[in-house]
Amino acid sequence: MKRQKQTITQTCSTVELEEALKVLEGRWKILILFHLFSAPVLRFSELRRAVSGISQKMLIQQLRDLEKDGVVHRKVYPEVPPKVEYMLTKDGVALRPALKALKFWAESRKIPASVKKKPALACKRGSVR
Amino acid sequence: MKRQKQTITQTCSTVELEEALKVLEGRWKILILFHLFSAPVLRFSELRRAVSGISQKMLIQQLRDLEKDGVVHRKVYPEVPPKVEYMLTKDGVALRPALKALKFWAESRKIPASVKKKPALACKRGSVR
DNA sequence: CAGCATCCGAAACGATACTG
DNA sequence: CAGTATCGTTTCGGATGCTG
Repeated sequence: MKRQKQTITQTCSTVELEEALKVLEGRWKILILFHLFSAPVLRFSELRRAVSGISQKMLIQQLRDLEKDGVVHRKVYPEVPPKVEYMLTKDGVALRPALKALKFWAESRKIPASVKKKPALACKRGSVR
Repeated sequence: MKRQKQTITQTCSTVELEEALKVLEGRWKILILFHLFSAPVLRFSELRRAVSGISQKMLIQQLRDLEKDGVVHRKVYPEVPPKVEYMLTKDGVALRPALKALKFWAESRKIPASVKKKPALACKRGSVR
């Protein structure tokens, strides 16, 4: 997630945008954020289950990135066994409108013109409310 | 941008979201879209100049991806020298709210608590109106 | 002008094993 | 439970050269 080598020729505009976009970059980042929107806090293991398909390594890595970028807060409970909770920071919460719009778009393009009558029951959708 | 190998264990929800997110994935995709929002159509060379720092190869590649995913339309004029114009499809235009929200977030987090009085003049910002 | 082909280094990513 | 460390693979992305 570090891209600070070439690409020096940047115009004034869009640079800040690029910076921000880098925060969300990565296969799992946005997905993780979505789940963090669906609950006030989530433990590591809960996230692991929520973001199905992610490897443990990736989950940690992306969480650390998000933490470093001030989007997610990590709270460690000094217990045995360990307990770590993740939650959105203020900056992270500020992403809600964007993620909501993204989710809306995602859902809208899943219906390929033929409008279904029942939206496929038995499918807990949610996140970002 | 093809990720269809493992990760079979997907829950019903969030799959469609993942699909949609894949469309936007890639270092330049969103940036390209931003520029396509700022003008009705853009020629290849115009995009190349607009998205500063991108290599020709990447621009083509990402444009093809976006085209394949039905977000961008490619119009070829059978002339010599060649002329190709790119524009958003209906599906692409539908991304406007999401990108707007994203841009808003990007800008909001650039001001680190200390509110400036003049927003740095001589800096043409724009895209997504 | 718009683009394709190829080569190559750098990352992102995944699986596995080990730890306090 | 929540990590760290390591290794191997896959993908990404840039540079260069060529084409209609």
